[in-house]
Amino acid sequence: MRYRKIPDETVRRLPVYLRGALHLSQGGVERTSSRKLADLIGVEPWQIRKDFSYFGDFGTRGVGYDLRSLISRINRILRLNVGHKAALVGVGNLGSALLSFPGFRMYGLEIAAAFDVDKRKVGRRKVGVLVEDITSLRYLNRRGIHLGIIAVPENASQEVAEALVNAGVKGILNFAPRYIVVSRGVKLITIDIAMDLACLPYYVPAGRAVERTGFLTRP
Amino acid sequence: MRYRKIPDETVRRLPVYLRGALHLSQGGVERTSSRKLADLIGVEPWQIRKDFSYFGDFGTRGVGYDLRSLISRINRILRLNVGHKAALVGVGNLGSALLSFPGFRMYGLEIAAAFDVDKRKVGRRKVGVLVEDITSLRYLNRRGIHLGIIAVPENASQEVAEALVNAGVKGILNFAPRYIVVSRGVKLITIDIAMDLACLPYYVPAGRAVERTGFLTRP
DNA sequence: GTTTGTGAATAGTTTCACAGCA
DNA sequence: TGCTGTGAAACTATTCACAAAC
Repeated sequence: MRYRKIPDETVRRLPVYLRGALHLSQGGVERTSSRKLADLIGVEPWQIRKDFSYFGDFGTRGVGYDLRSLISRINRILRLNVGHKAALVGVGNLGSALLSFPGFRMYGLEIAAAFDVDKRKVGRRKVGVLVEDITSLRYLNRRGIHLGIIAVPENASQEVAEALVNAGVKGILNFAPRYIVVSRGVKLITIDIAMDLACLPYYVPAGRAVERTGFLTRP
Repeated sequence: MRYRKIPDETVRRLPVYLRGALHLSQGGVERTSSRKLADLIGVEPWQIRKDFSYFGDFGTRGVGYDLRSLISRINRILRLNVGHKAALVGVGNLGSALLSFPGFRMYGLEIAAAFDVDKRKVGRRKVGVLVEDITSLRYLNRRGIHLGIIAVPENASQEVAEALVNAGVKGILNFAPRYIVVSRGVKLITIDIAMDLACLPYYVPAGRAVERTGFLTRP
């Protein structure tokens, strides 16, 4: 089933598969099956097989998946086989947390530049990265930077997005809780932390009723 | 179209509609239409009307939506009409950023307790919240806390999730990049920051070739 | 005229069941 | 036998088009 439109949901799951595969591989395992990988990451085996099938044959029937080739394959699909540099805009609380966030490295991602409007921050280093003045946010692609991360207050986010696009950025991860318009050809993904937390009460049984099986130790 | 299963995607969008409505309302506007709200938040008008239709009649034909009643309606659906307190576990870089994150308040959400294993942090205040020892994470529901936020390293995340559930938490927002098992009746939402960033290069045209609309043909 | 609310049509995603290969 | 790869079926979500209400 090659050469069909790849579902977005499939693309979203690939990094999860990759992390699972890396985890197994670092534990010394050389081969896995859709069942084992699925149990590890919390999906169903046929989901994994179906997702892989959009890109061709990944494994060997009766045997499973060779982890080295699986990892290399997913890395290539996601274009993570070459490292990527990102520019962070906004070195406040969230931005600083992102600078020291350990999770990017496994995907070959690195925050290689940081920008802020606050003159007191500019010129200093944060987690080894020099904080530059936001007005010098230009020509990022000449510096090999194609990704941007927006961690500024929402009222500045559209402006920052435009500056990033003008500087040559082609993909943006946005943490500002606001609708942002970018030109076609630029991919924007928004993470809205408060929105996700705001969904939780909907799913939570009301009041003090209904406790259920599980880890609960009743007082 | 009342009384049908509400799509998860609809629930996910409600906080976005709520934010848009609050934004307009705070700007002094009293009434809006699906078109205006849609333009503000970046969706299509029929999406909004369809989503609302799962919960009954929200507006007046030919007129639009009264913002006060719209806000109150969505707040009630999401159970945000009463405030919710959350317990934060892990007061590292990310946890500290969440403590000073301004976006929760508009949804009536508040981080009311914070826990960490690090003895040097315990007893101190961060953004007005006392950091408690993680071993005292108990009986949160007696303190009126029903939500938990996990901001600890991934290897501790499952353990922390179980502690939160044992303490009576019914909804968890998890930032640890790992599959976590919780008992039925507990809602878990995971935000995987690195995973989202890792998706971006896939959508970014490769190398220095081909700008413009062209999403490349698959290799 | 305007704008909502919604069945019906379309599109997208997940799940199944099993053929095909080691 | 064991496990993958994949059409087909089932399910879920989005988009359309228009009647109904103001």
